[in-house]
Formats: sequence, C-alpha cells, structure tokens
Amino acid sequence: MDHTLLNHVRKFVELNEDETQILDGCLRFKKLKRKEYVLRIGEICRGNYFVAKGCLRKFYLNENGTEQTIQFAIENWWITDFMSMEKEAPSEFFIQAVESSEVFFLSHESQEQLFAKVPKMERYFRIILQKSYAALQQRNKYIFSLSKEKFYKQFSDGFPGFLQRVPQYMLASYLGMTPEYLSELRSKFP
Amino acid sequence: MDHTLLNHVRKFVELNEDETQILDGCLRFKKLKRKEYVLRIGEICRGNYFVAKGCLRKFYLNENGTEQTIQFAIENWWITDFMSMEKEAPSEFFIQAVESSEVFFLSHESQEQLFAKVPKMERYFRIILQKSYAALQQRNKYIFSLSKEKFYKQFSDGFPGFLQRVPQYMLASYLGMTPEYLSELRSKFP
DNA sequence: CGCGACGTTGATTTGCCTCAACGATTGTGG
DNA sequence: CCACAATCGTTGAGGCAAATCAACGTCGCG
Repeated sequence: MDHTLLNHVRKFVELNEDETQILDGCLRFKKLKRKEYVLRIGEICRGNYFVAKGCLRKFYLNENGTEQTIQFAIENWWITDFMSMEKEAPSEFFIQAVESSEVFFLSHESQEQLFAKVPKMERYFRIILQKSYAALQQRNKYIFSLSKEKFYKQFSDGFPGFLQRVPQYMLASYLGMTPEYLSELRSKFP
Repeated sequence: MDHTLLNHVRKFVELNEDETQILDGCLRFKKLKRKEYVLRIGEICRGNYFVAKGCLRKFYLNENGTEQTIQFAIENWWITDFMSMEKEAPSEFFIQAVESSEVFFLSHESQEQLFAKVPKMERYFRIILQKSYAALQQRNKYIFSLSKEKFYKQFSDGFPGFLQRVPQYMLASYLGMTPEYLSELRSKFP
C-alpha cells in the first residue's frame, strides 16, 4: 500500500504497518472532473480533501456576484472549510476542481476516529496547519506591503508553472485585482 | 495551581493532575513593559508566547521603513514566528508589547518535550491552529472584498473596546491603510 | 519648559477599478 | 464538420478610493 498521501504523511511522522492500514481505511479516493464541486455555498462541509493530482480552489461570491478565489490547493495540499466543518454551519464558500483531479477525502468523523486510534496523526495535522498558517501570514505580509504589480511578479516567480494551469480571472481574484488590470500587468511583463 | 493558560487549555482538552503539572513546568511566566520586545528582526524565534494579560503585536518594516503590523494578540491568544522557529532562521519580524503585559513563554524545546509527555497538548495546539487558520482566511476574505471604510467598521464593530487600547498608527497598518486615511474615516464615523 | 511622538487636516497625485467594446478560443448541437 | 454561442482575454477611456506630502495642533514625558 502506497500512495501520495501516505508518502506525504511519512515526511512528518513515522507510521507502522497497522497505523498505515488504519489511516488508509479512513480515506476515500475520488476522481473529480474539471469544474466539479465538492462543496457549495450553504452546504455543510463534511471533511478535508487532500489533492493527490490536479488542482482545487476555494472561492466565494462577493456583493457584485463575482467569484473571489481565496485558496488554491495543488498536489500535496489539503483544502477544506474549517469554519463550516467545526461548527457544522452552512459554508460561505465553494470548493471546486480547477482541472480534472484526484483527491482523498477524510471526513470529519473519520478524522476524529483516526486521532483516537493514531495520535501521531494529530501531530501530522498540527505540523501541516502550522506551516499553512505561517504561509498565510506571509501572504498577508505581501498583500499589504507590495503593489499589485510586485505582488503578481512575486507570485509568478514563486510558482512559474502554475500560471498556465489556471484561468486568468481566477488568478486575478486570488491576487485581489481585476482581470483587466492583471491583463495590463502581463502585457508589461512577459 | 490555576492560571489563565491552564484554563484555556482545559476548554479544549482534559488534563489530569500530573499532566497539568508537566505543562506548568514547561512554562515561564514573564512580565513585559510597554514597548518591550520579545523578538527583533534578525533574531531566531525561540518559542511561543501566550498572552495572559495585555496585548502584543507582530510587525515588520516595509521598504519605506514604516512599521506594518500583521498580528495583534490579546488575552488568550498565542503569538510567535513559526517560520523562524521551525527553521531556526533569522526572523523578519518584531514582536512587541503594545501595553504592559503578562505572558507565558513556551520554548520550542519545551514544547516538543511537552508533546512527547502529554500527547493531548498536540491536540490542543492542532485545534488552536485550526481556529487561527480559519480566522486568518476569513480576514483575507474581508481584505479583498471590503473597502477600507467597511473593513474598518467591520473591525471596530467586532472589537469595540480594542480601539482604545492601541495607537492609531498601529491599527492603520494592521488594516492596511495610512494613519491619515484612518483619521479621515474616524471623523466620519464616531 | 521644550522636545518628540502622535493625530489631524487639506491639496495633490496615482494605482487600480469600472464600464464598454472588441478579438480569440472553446465547446456544443444540428 | 461547420455555425454559433459562451467563455475568456485584451484594450482603452474615464473615474474614484486611497496614498503621498506637508503643515499644524496636541499631548505626555524627561
């Protein structure tokens, strides 16, 4: 037994054969088509998604009704709506496959059972969350201190291949600007 | 034995007498004067701070040399620079007491030992981080979709008492605007 | 008292948005 | 396999939110 998620977990904690079995038993593999949703606004988020292949995004609709992307998740990233999952409250977000993707679903209940049976997994998620939190705060730092132009360059330098994978309007909203303005910037920096 | 931090931990996990003892033994209580630093740019961040009383903030200097606050931590919040702590790399941030404060310091090593002895604490931090991450993402949502005016109102409604506790220039940078503009907004909404 | 830190106010400038029109590309049904 | 409609990216004109810059008032503190 061996797949992307297990490899990822093994980077942070060591699991024996039994524990690996248990973890694997908690997961549900799922293929997603392009534009397929795993969460819609108003629904309750039931668990976490680990991206083994492809790309998912989380977005919401602002007051003008335009999509605002607040997170991309590519290979080896988790994506979920913690708010909704924790409180079992209707989500304010959509989670959607940007391209055809393969994910592992870990439901909230499975996750709790997993923690009870394999405490090391609590450590794994603690570490992942710590990294995610640090990354998000770093992102905030850039948002405030960089002009849109520099923010875009920063991003395109940091994830060069990624630009080709997502439509520009998604990227624009993720970077907090209009598609028109992103277009203008791109023409300046090929 | 009983103090703010222990009470906070007990909200999320149950500790017996021994475990409480161990946790307490890992902490170092510290009083901070107004404007006192616990981390400066270039230093390596050695651990986590829990605010029992008062208020701390994390900020950096942008290219113009002006302070940019990216986090406030009031009572019952943790503050640290994960990036620096994890990698043992020089920090890009300052962490400073906004007002005279009382904190518990949990060093990185103590934390690891604590996790080894009291695995439940790994759970505690996982939960805290999950909440913090969700809150930060919510904040990002507001940053992008609200005008500065609404962002300010949103904040002042959300933390009414807090406005009096911090100088306006700190608040302005936290909200991503200039002190001048914040002043203008405040005169409009008393 | 006098200095430095902080807040305010106003004039001017600009980064970025809005709106509208126009290509290019894709996909879909006849 | 083409026609036609969506969907997406581009370009340009005009407008506004918010920044910049400078000057001044005020408070607290050594």
